[in-house]
Amino acid sequence: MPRRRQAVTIKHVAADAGVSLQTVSRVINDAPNVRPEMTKRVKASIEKLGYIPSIAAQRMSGSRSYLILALNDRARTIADWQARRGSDWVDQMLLGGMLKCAEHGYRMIFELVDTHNDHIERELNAALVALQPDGVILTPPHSDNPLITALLAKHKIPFARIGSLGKGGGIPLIMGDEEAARLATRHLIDLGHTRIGFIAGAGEYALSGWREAGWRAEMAASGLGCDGLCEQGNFSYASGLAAARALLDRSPRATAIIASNDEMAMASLEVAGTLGLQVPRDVSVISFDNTPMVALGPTPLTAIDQPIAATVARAAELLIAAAPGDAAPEQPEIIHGRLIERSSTASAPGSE
Amino acid sequence: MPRRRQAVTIKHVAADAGVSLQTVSRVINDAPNVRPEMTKRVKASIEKLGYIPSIAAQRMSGSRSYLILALNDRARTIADWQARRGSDWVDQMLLGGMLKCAEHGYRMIFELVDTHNDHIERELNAALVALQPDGVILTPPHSDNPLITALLAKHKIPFARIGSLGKGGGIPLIMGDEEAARLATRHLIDLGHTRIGFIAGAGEYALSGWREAGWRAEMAASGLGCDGLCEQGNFSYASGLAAARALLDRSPRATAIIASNDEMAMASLEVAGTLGLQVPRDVSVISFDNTPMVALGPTPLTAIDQPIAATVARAAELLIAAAPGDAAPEQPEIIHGRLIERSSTASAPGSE
DNA sequence: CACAAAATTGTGAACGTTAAAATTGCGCTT
DNA sequence: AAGCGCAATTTTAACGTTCACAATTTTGTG
Repeated sequence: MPRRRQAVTIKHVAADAGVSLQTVSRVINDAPNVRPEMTKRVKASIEKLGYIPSIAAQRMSGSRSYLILALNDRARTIADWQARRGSDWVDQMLLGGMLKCAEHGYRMIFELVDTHNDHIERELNAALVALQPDGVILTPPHSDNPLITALLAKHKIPFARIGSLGKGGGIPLIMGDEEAARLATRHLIDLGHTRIGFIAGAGEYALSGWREAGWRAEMAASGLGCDGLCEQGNFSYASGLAAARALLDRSPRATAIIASNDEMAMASLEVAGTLGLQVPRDVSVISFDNTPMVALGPTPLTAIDQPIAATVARAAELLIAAAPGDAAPEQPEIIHGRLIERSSTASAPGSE
Repeated sequence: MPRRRQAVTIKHVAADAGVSLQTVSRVINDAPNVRPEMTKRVKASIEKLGYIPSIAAQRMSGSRSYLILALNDRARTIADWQARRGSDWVDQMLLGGMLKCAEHGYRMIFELVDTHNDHIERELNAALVALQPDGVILTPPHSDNPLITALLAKHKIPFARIGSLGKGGGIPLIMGDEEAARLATRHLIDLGHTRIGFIAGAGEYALSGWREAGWRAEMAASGLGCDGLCEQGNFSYASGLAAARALLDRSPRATAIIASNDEMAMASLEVAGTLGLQVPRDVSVISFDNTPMVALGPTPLTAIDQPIAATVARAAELLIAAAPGDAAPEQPEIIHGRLIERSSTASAPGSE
């Protein structure tokens, strides 16, 4: 196999501009102590020749690889896909991260890593050594995996942990679940609702607790009780059916439901239909996550956006700015979700 | 910024095994002329030290970068995402491509490229020079973009063109749309349907034509007529409503509908509902693409799968095997989609 | 104006790997 | 037993960039 050469290298630029390689390198890297005139001349040559540095060579020689590695759980991605769950988690990660990386001349590499087998350490280690990324973005459930964080710490590679609180090193970022739940609750209270039901998510996910806590806090802040208004679900459609039925069959029944994810919200819609209740005239529904499914169908759902793209973008930004030795922040940075109003919420029946 | 060193290099392995660097390199690359005993010894050292080659160094020195670049249209990805269209195109590409690449020790890098501005050539060129991928996977609408194919040819990088016929260089792969349409039509005919309506897709997409041709061919093969059974749509929900209404308002009305994509199929479901027709008792519906939305809701749709994952996987496989100078195949390889039966199809009313 | 300090530019080595060329060792023929 | 051919292995030279440091030029100061 013949050796493959690069068409235009730093050498050509240096020759064209009549300077040394190092000076060109300085210009490329915005290093200090280069006269403006020289900078201009070199940049002109770069432009003229269409020079683009080889990231392989940059990595070989220097300290940076200009790569950010984003990890996602393979098992979950495959499960979502096969179950046709309609999550746009991956799309959002890609868009948010890539555009931000591109802004800074970096590239984001997306990798699916298995959580559920012993190969995890081996696999990730292979990726780290082979690619030598300048930063790694972790998403749940990897964010809290001590094997992974320890490995990254060992390699001294800065990393961001999305959806996870402080401890564990790296830069923590969370998507303000509690606050978002308060936002949803507040919205319903402002519409005159007082019996606002809540369908909780599976207990093994930290965000289930955060969302429920937000609902309770806002209810309490308005002097409203939560008794008999909280049903346990597990994020599945079936669990949503049971929970919604419990909330709507009761007397007096809830006039609004906040579901901890979109599937359970869709299930609530179906239950309302079978009970002869109209949404939003008789019952309002708000869901969490705002995956694509919620906007389809005859009653598009009002939902709390999960700002994945924004969070990944912010993570990339922080990693690009971070130096390998930097100390991790104590407090997680909160990325705020928005309430997106569609057709499933209206004033409480009887109010106004 | 300090120079970052690799923990275990080929040097350490060579020392440990008591051979030269080059011999280790040969073992890594499965090169010929290495004694089995030597291979075994070197492999043991690699295992023992946990050595993993740096792809940056491999690219620097050798001819391969072990990277496959997959391009997707940024505009479309963003549009799909913002419109919450629920396409899992990206997930499928990632899964199909990455797993296959991983099998061969390659890595897939996913890149979003803009079609709609002048930067396209510049952007892609930057990616090609910076990353030096061993192969590129193009998806529509890039597959037929002469700017892109010319650039790839100039760089002598093998590429695969998905969803596109022969001309244009590179390896063409298509997802048997015509054949899939015949499959769907045949399925309905086997269920006793004779008045099978078809909702065509937007004319500017080649696959719209292929799908319609498949329906017409299979109808003709069974001696069934198509008159008054084909309505023009444009892939939007609204166009689906109009087309379905035309097919179902007519007398005698169609007893089955094949829609050229999922959105128009969902619209057909809604039209059936408003006309008081039950699916599948009174009308059967089959859709194309099998995006996540079709499995949700009270009537999960029977659909033709678009085998994106399989196609991308196959493309990756072919590119990894291809040498930079290889001639492009004349005929596109066809990846077959499957018919996935759900609840929207049943025997024709009155039959059996 | 001489001299130190600072700013700017250049030089050589190194990064980790593979291609290409050179060397060694072995079996086989004559 | 000398010589040939081939397989196996080693040696040398890149690949394109940045780092560390040396050399040079400019600026500032008494």
